[in-house]
Amino acid sequence: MPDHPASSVRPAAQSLFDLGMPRFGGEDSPSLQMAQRIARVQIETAAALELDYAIPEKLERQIGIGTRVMVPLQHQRVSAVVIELLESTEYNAKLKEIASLVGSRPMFTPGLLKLANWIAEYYVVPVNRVLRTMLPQAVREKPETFLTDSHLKLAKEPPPDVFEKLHSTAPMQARILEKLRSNGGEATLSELRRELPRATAIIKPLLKAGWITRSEVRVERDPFQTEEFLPSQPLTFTEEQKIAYEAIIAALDGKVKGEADTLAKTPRPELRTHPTLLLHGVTGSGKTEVYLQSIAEVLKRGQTALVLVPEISLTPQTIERFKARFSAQKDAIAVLHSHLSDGERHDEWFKIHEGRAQIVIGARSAIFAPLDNLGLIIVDEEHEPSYKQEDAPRYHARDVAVVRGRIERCAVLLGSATPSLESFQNATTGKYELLHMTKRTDGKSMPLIRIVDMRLERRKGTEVSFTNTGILSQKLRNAVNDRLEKKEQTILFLNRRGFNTSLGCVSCGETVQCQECAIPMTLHKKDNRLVCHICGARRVPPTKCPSCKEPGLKYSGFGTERVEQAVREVFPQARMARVDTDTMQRKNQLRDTLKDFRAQKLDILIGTQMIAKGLDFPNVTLVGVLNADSALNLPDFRAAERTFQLLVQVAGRAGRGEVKGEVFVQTHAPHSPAIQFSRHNDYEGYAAQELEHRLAFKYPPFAHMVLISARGKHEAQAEFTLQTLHKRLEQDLPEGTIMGEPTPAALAKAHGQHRFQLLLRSDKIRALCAHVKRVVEGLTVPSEIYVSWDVDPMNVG
DNA sequence: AGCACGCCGACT
DNA sequence: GTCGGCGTGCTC
Repeated sequence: MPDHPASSVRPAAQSLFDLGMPRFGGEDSPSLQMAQRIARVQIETAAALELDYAIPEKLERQIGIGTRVMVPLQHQRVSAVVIELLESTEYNAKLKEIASLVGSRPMFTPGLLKLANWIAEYYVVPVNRVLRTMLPQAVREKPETFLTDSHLKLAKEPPPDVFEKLHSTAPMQARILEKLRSNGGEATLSELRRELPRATAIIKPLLKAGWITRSEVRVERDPFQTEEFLPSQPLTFTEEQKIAYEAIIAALDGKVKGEADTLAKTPRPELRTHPTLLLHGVTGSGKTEVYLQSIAEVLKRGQTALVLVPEISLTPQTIERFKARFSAQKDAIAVLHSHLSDGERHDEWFKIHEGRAQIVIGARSAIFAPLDNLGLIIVDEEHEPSYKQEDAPRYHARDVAVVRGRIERCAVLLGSATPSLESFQNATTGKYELLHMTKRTDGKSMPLIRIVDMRLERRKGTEVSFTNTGILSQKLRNAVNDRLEKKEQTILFLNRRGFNTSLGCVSCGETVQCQECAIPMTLHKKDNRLVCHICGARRVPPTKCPSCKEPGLKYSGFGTERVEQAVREVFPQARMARVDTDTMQRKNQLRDTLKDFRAQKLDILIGTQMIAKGLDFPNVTLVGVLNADSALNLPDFRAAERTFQLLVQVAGRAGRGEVKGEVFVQTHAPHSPAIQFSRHNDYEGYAAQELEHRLAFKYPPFAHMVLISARGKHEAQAEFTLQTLHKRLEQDLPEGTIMGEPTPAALAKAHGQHRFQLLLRSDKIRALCAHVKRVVEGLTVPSEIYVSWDVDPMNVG
């Protein structure tokens, strides 16, 4: 999707410039300075500054491109990254010297520096901001601070008489010696301290007497320390898997298998060296096995592999599959995601940096893993919106992956059951190579999908539990009942927490909104509070309308909490659990609940997004989607695409075992394309009709977007700021750009700030971004107003 | 005139 | 990010 990396970047240092130039303040002659090696650095602190520094002789050998250094800057000392080594500089005064190194080796590879420049230009952010993002905080701030332990060794066997004497005079010392002896002559200090808390003091005389020796060893903080991974063997491929695998292997060599003809037509011949592949594989078609065997081949060639997975999928099960396959090699896999502690992340990062890890699995930011010699980058579930970072630099990890692949000259594999239309379009036009896996590996057919028209259901208003009808249709109730009788399991999915989703006034029609945010508050019945799902504000439900002071407030809309009550009323005998952020507060609670469900200690699982992705329960034969429209009604041009993806994903949860699955989709819009195409699991059909819309309205993938936002406490000031920006953008607007008007954002107020936005579209994104950059750089914004811009935004609502 | 404050630009 | 220079405008 993104264009090419910036055909980079800064003007080359002019080598002849300072020949014979007088320097002021310089005792050093020009020729002496010429002989000195000079480093051009990028200052890491807020200012995006490139400056030249002299390399002191004692650091000469250790400084290269990508090294982090401390440099004097005015009266401060700040961190910087070496981006270039020079013989001479155009700077006219005496250069200051680099003060010291940060870390013992370059922390940025040349490829990562190129990538940083590309991101800075494409997403319109200062490059130092990007460099900051590329390193985990603990690596940036405290590099190479490892935990250590003392390794103790028996130096020589104490003769029996010495031993006897110790026993009577210093029994604790004797115990330590015995412990060491029984332990093969060695132990770590922390092991000893588990038995003898005062071991640190007790070993001192033993060291002094020379009975034992001590050496400091690094202790890695391993997030999987306690886990055991049983080695797994490669599975036999189906025909489809084999074809996909062979195409990937060809791509490792920079070749294209199969659809070579379409690729030959690409206007970008450099793509041929290492293609980007899009693997469209239905749920259960065995994408992971293809990944695993492709990675095995990459390792065999002495190269490394990088796997991106959405944060939510980075479950122990996912990681276990990789760890199990490559368990033969210690440290082969490094894992990077947000649930690690700072220390664990630091140590995993250094495992990569020191070249011990050949495979990295991680969420979005793992795309910056400092792997050398990359052979393959995999982006699983490439359509997932969580690959987009929502604060600066607002990069899309999938797009960054494609660019990194180009920079590192390695193959990139994007995988999904429901590819983003951007990637699909790139595949159909031949920019990417398209691979298909249409069948499940278990040979099972896709679950039956039944659409329930809730408009009819509401009209019927069946006698049984009338109030629950709008939540659980008669058809779905019958299906659940059937599963309870057969001892099979059910998942009920609903993308909303809470009991009722709004409280409205019968007289004036207003809903009770959060004071700080422009959204209705949700009732959480457990503690009888209205809760704002944006800012978390809580209040006691009012009895009179806050707007017109009339009584007669009425709740409407339902969330998971309400569904749980409905299910308990209708199926009092069923064992059930609700999974959402409200019920899963305790650590490991999610894991334990899913474990119980898998062990069939529960019949029904009610939940939000948390249960929609990647989980595999063989005994689940029924999935109910209670409100398929909730995502469909969002004011975003991708609303339908999201709904389609969600329905296909959720449907994939049903019938993974022996019995064929069944899915009920409750909707008020049964004829909408997203629902109809998902019913037949018809991705191509859906994509074709959606692409037609996108083309007609010039939306992605037929144009790029830039979304500019202004927010602030004062509504008029925020709006005015954006209007000013709008006027400035109008001047010299690049040709072919479509610019909208400043409008209130879909979420018009959040956290007490009013929000306005302005949408720009163009098929020439580079020109548009350059224009945006020029305008925002020349703009002074009131300090209470925050202006931001988002290239290729994912949320345009 | 003297001083406080805020903005702008430089930093090697 | 931080500092210093400079212009503005307020106060004495």
